[in-house]
Parts: sequence; C-alpha cells; structure tokens
Amino acid sequence: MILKGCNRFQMIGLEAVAKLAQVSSATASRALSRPDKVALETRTRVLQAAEELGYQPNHLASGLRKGKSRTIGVIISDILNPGQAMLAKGIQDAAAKSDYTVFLFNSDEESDKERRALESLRGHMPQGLIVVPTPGAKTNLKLVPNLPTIELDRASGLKNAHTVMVDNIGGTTTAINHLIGLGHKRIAMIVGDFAISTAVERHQGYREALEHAGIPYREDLVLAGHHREDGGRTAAHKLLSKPLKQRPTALFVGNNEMTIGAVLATRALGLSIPEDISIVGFDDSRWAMTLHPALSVVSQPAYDLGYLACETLLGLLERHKPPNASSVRLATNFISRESTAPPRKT
Amino acid sequence: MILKGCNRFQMIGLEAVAKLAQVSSATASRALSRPDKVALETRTRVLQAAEELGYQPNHLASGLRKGKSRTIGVIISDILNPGQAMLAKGIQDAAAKSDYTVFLFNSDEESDKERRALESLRGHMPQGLIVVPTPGAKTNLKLVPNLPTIELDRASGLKNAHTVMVDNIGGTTTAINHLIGLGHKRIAMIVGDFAISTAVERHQGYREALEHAGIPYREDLVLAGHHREDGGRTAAHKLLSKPLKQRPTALFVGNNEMTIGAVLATRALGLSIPEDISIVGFDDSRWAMTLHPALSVVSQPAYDLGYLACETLLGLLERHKPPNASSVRLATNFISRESTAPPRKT
DNA sequence: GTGAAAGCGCTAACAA
DNA sequence: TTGTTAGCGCTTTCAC
Repeated sequence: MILKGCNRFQMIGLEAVAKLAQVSSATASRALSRPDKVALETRTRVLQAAEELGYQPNHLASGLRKGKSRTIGVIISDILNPGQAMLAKGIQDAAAKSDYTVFLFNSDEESDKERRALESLRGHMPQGLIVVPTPGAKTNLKLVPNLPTIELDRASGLKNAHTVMVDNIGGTTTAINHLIGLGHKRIAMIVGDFAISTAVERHQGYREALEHAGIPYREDLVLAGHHREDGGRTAAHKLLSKPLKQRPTALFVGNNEMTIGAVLATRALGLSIPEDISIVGFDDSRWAMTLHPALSVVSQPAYDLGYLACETLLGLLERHKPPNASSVRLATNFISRESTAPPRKT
Repeated sequence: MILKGCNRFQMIGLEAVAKLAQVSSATASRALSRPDKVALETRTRVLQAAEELGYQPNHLASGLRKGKSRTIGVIISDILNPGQAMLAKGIQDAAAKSDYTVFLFNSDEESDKERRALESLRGHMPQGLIVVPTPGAKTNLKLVPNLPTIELDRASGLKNAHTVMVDNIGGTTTAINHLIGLGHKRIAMIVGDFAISTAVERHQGYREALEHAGIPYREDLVLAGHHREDGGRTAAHKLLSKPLKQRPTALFVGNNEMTIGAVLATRALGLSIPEDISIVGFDDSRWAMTLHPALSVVSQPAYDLGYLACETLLGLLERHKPPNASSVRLATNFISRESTAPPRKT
C-alpha cells in the first residue's frame, strides 16, 4: 500500500477547502450548494478557497448521501443509425446544459441488450432514464421501477409512460398523399416490425391515406422488411419483380435502413428512380441527400426530439411528484426531392 | 419527509442480504466480490439470498469506498460523424464485455467543450478515459492528471500518451499511388486543420507519395478545408475553377465531411466524376457507398479502433503500474470504387 | 473463515 | 448563520 492514493486523481475534498476558508465542512458544503443559507462573506471565502485548491465535488459521495447522482441513463437502439445518433446528441446537449451526465447504451434493438443495459445502469443510481424501447421494454423496464423514464421515438406500451415521439401517422399520410397527388395508384409499402410502435403507426398512416383517397388497400403490396437493409432489399426485390401491370409505381419505405436496401434492389433490377418507380423514405440522412437521384423523405426533427425528451425528464426530476403520463408528438416534415415523379404512362 | 425513499429506487442493500443469509455484511461483501475468501457453504448461502432479494450492488457506495467506479469517460469529437459513432460503438462493446459503464461526451471539435466534459467527468471518478483529442487537449488533459488515458484516432502531442490510431501516412500513400498509377499528375489535396495530427499525417503521406513518384509538390494544389463540409466545398470549388490546363485531374480529400462538400462542389460546377475529376475520400460511410458514382475511399477500421482502445485502457487499469506510453497503429484499407479513373486525354 | 468497526466525501438534521 | 454529529452502502483493516 505504498501509493495509496495513486488511483484517486481527485484528492482535494471539502474538508481541505473548509480548513483553508476557516469554516466547518458543513458550511463549506452549504456555501457551494445552497448559497442563500450562508453569509455572503463566508460564502466568498469558501468559493475562493475552493477555486484556489481547484476543488471538484465528488459526485459519488454526494450521490450516495443524497440518493441522487446528477446522471441519467440513455438507451438508444443503435448509435450507427444517423437518426439515433441525432437523438443522442439532442439529449446530450440538453443534459449538459443542466449539468447532468449521460450514461449511454446501445440496445441494437435486442431486448436482451436492453436488459443488460438496465442492469448496469441500476447500480449507478441514475436519476432518470430515456429509452428508445425495444419490443422487450415492457418487461425490461420493470427492472427499474420508480425510475422516472421517458420513452423516446416509440412507445413500449407501458401504461403511464411518458413518451416523446413524432407524428408518424401524419408524416406518412403526407408522403402517401404526395404520391397520390402525382397520380400513383399502386403504392407499395415496406413496413417494419409490428412489435415496434412506429412501424404500426406508419402502416396505419399508409392505410388511412389510401382509404381516404378511395384506393383499396392491397395486402400483396405491403411487405415486412424487419428494419434492416437486407429486409428492405428482399422486400423491394419481390415487389419490383412483379409483372409490369401489377408492379407498384411507387414505394414507401418505413425506415432508414430498409430504404437503402430498397434503393439498392431497385438499382440491381435495372429500374430507374423515379421513372420506373417513385420512392419515399422515412427519416432523412446524408446519404438520402447525396443519393442520385436525391431521395424524397419524411424527415424527423431528431435533435429536437432528443433535446425535448431530456428537458421533459429533467423537468420531472425537479418536481417531486411526477405528473401523470405525458405524451408529446412532434411534427415531421416532408421533403420532396428527386425520387418521386408521376407514374409512367402505360 | 413522508416518502423518504421515493427517490431511491434501489433499496435492498448488502445489510439485508447479510441478514437473510445470517452473516455479517462484511462476509456478504466478501462472498460477492472475493469468493476465495469465504467458505463455499457461506458463499452459496449469500449468493442465494442476494438472488432472492434481487440485490444489486450500489456502485456509488463501492466506488466511494474503493476510489474506483467501474466507469470510463469517453470523449469523441462528434457522434454524428459515422466514423466517430463507430468508434463509440467499438468502445461501448468492449466496455460492456468487461462490465464497465461509459460516460459519453461530444467535444464537437471544440476545445472548450472538451474541457467542460472533463470537468463533468472528474467528479464521477471514472477509472480511465478515452479521448479523441481536440487541439486544446494538451492543456485540457491536465485537468485529469493521473487518469489513465488513451488517445484515440489522433494524438494530442502529450508526451507519454497512449495512442490508438490508424496508419494515416500509409493509407494516404496507397490512395495517392493508386491515382498516380492511373496516370494522374496533377493531384490536389484538401487538407484538414494542421492542429490535428491526422491532418498533418495525411498531408505528409500525400507529399511523400508524390515525391516518391517524382511528381513535384505544388502548394497551389493543396487547400485547407478545416474538416467541415463547407470548407471542402469552398476548397474544391477553388481548385476546380482553375483553367483546364492547370486544373487537377484528381483530388484527394482528407476527411469525411470535406469530401461531401467536394463532391457537391464538383456537381455544382457540372463536372463529372470520374471523367473530369477523380476523387478519393478518407473514411468510408454509407453515403460514400451509395453515392453515384460510388466513392473510392481509404477506409478505417473504426470499430476495431474503438474496441482496441477500450481493451488497452482496461488492460492498463488491471495492472497497477501502467506501462510506458504505447502507440498502436491499425492499417487502413483502400477501397477502389467508381470515383477514380485515368485522367481524360488532353 | 468470520465479525466488529472504521471511514470513503459529502449533506441534512439538530443544536447552538 | 454556523458547527456538531450522524450516517448514505460499501469495503477493508484488524481482531478473533
């Protein structure tokens, strides 16, 4: 035990500050965290001492004492997905503004990883949680009862949950209406996993828009792509291999990854966008913009979504009694680029 | 103080486990964290009690006591950059494997944000740090002396630093040699900020490759793009607006963001890739693949880089005396796609 | 192999 | 307004 403190890189404690300022450590603590409870003169002395010594509070100690830690847990589904990364950034920025620190995890859409993340998190005593729930979240979240939680981007289905999401139905109907407006009748959709609320809602939006326009819903034009590029490719391939008369003239794809697959499948089949097939994706990204032709998309305010989720959570933490379940919906924005055009005359 | 424990969502402590197992809390602690110091029979009893109560250790308490917390800090430059996101993912996965938890921060390449991140981090007593250093890191890192640190992707310039980077020089010379091999003579480069080591190294690789081939280095063919899309666009515009005889026939761009700008500038000028200009970027990404024509790039093993950095750090933490500064370089991989071709005959 | 007791750094009663 | 004191939950001496 020669180098006892070698692992502690922060050794100037409140005690030291208190001594230098010639007060008790209790006063020093108060001076730093509840200024109004201390004489101005004492306060300045303490602050100066703290400054001089380069004092940094030990959050582990104060967290232990207070049962709070100025940290929040964040579980997103996949940091590599630009939309999710944007969510994370919005959260980070909002958290930093209020001096909260973020524990970040990826679930990779796996319920199991989500559970493990929650287990890790638990011991660190975060004060709140923001989660993009996997299908298993309804069960997993029981691991952290009483932990104020915001569900982001989609809903786990848990009652009394606070959610921050986009208007998936509205976003989708806008996109579909755009296609209908261009004259499309055979509009296909590649949907995600119905265990995820966004997939359900986008599908619903698609259906509603068609019905509203008096276009019958056809099951054979709706294929599942399971949220992955591969799934999107396979589904698109199947849809676009139909005989010309049955082949859809427009394709709406329910998420980012699947859209890439769909575009690649289209290219592979030698079809051109938008002449042979109009395509609209959900969620904007760099590649959607730089793609040739540039992709029309329903874009989500991902940064704002993350930022708002975090602000909502921190709001919850301030008030002692969390209000009842809240549900926020942000509007999407349809961006018309080059991947949509009227169907080819037959 | 009616709902005393309402903020503590984890209330089953070691004490409770100990009582159920009919041992002292000291023994319970030992049973869980140093099994060999406890009789097998006692151990199983404790484990069972812990299981039964759903005991979860409080990392705040153990961290406080031990001066360690099973957390590491990670500061990347920008989570929205796919390469950086990939680094983060590699780190996360490696950390999770060893049951470490990650505090993630973005510096956005701003020295100031980096400093603030370090300040936040400090109080949480992370056991180590992985940082993609900003130009101010040399100063900022003094905030956390004694904190085992790995510099990732680039070097701060600090002596005795542990670094995990790619072979920027080798990667660049391969790319330039490829262009030279195609017959290019006027090869331009858009460089990054020389305050960042990768920019310096890539520039050096460019220079060396040219010299090695006997092509004179021309300052007017090297422009700074400051790492941003905008900078890339401006620089490319300037380079490609030269009279045909002086205009470069190939362009090597020093990073991701700038490459987008360069490609967009090229399109805006009505030049076609690769007929009018061959372009090679540094760092692969989804948009580079889906771009039309698909972009030839020097790709980096970003996931491995992150994973390795984290493993290196955790290795450092296990051994008590960290070894001397280490420096790891991973190889890059040149991916030839459609954006490079022989120069047009004049 | 086990228990009693001290204490990590901080904050919240309670007194003064 | 300030100091004294008693822990937060855990680990680690030091005895036994």
